[in-house]
Amino acid sequence: MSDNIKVKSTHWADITADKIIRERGPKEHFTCASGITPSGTVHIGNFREIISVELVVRALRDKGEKVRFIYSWDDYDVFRKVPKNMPQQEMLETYLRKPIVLVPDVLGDEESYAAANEKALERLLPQVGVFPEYIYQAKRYRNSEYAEGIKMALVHQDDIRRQLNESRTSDLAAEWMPVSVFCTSCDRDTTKVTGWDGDYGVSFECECGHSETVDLRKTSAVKLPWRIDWPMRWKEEDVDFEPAGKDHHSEGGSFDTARKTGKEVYGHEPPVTFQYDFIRIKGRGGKISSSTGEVISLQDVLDIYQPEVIRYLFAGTRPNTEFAISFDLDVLKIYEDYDKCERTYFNKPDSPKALKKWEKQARIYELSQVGEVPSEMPYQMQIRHLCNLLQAQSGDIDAVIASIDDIKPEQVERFRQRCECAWEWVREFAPEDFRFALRTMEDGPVELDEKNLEAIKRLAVIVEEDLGVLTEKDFGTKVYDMMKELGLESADFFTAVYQALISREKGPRLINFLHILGKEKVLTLLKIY
RNA sequence: GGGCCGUUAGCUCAGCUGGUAGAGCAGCAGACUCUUAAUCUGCGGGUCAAAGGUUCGAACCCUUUACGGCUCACCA
Repeated sequence: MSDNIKVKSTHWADITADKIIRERGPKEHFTCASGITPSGTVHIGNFREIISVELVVRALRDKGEKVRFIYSWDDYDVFRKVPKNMPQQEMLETYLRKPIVLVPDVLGDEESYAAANEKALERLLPQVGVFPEYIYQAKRYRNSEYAEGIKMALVHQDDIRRQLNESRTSDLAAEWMPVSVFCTSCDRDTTKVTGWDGDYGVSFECECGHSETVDLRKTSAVKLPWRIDWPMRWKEEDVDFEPAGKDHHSEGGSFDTARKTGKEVYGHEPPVTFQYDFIRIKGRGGKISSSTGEVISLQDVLDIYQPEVIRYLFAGTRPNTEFAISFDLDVLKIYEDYDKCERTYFNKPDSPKALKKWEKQARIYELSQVGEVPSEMPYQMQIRHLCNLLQAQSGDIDAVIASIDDIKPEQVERFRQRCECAWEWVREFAPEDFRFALRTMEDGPVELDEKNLEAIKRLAVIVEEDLGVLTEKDFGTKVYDMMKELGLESADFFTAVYQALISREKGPRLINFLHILGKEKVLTLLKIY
């Protein structure tokens, strides 16, 4: 955080942090929570919650507060549907109604299906600067760590039934109990609770024929349904802040009933919260839902966006606003926006009016950084130019970096990351017009009419003598003069050159393009004429 | 049916704790012997959905209305 303490930040993360301190403080430390059910590949929509909490955590810490950032893996939830993007569908189906922690991993050799989805995300989060403390709910439940919380729900079952009924169309049955049971024989939740002894004993019978009375302090079978589980854990961890998607935030939605249950049953004031909106995907097939079809994961986004730029997208957009993560040409614009924000940060204005704008941008920039804010501005190169450079070098990133003479050693790592993203984007998502590949010697010469053939030959001479010697502008003039001398139309001539170099009718702006390629590469291809 | 969000330039949006309406793109004009969604310079462009209220002052706060979207009332 910069030293402008006198100015109050208007960034949403700072405003939320202020609210948390105001409503929950002062405290020795604040607890900020996030979490999901790893019932399939964790997608970029789920990531919005994690990163939103992280940004608030950072804002709190910047204000000097101590923060515990917990991430709950709800891996004791039921395996309800087989996601379409998973292999071995039939085998997975045999595990329906069991807790996902018992479903085998079909993608690798992790301990379970749940663990596979969990690890896939946990491995990536450090790259984007997110370091929560993970809590595995299956472990908690199976160790009977929530015995008291579950008992509390049973003791207050009439209150809970009333709370839930307030927002239900049809009332819960009189014999309904606020617990669900995984059968100790078949592991499925196809059970019915048949009794409670007023203490720790819960009886159930299962569709498989098994029936039993278990002790909450010893069993791994009993868990709380979501709407009760949530407030129980607020109490357990003393949660001060937890956002949720809009599906939870309607009246009668789970936050609404959890708020009542938390207050009346568990004696915990509901945490500060906000609603975050969904994110869309643009320029790429696939839905965002984890239960249907193709899924866009954090890894997919990291493939084309640098970590800072991903954080920038989320930090720069208010959480309750829907926005799209683009894979199409917008990618270029996003990078340009980020670079502009970066230049702004390192170029603080003097006038008070400009300063106000600067502060907003600067705060977004700070929050976008994975670690510390760089002390010096990172090396910038227009993303379009970089895409051309990469293609000219056929994706050889080392060659691209070597060709830049004004980059400092400490700037290389970040720039290399950008190269990797840009190259991935060019190959996978750039429009056809944008892409090119140099011809090789093996391709041989292309057919040209007499005039163009002559022009190519003379271009080779000019390149030999002057490329890299004259300025780009003077070099260009010389090329154009030659073209005019031969009485060639520019469109015609350009086409011939592009044909000779990249087998296409069009390409990057020619003069600049020749400079990017360099004398050696150009001559190799022109000298065969 | 309830709740939440939105409605600002031709388009996409920013403007957020009330203080003279902004950006990008598109458009128009000019420049670059030039070609990617070319680039650079300049210009025009808005009753801030509507009506009322609070205020010295409202795009912003309050009330009502219209239109659009999402969501809950199964499960998580």
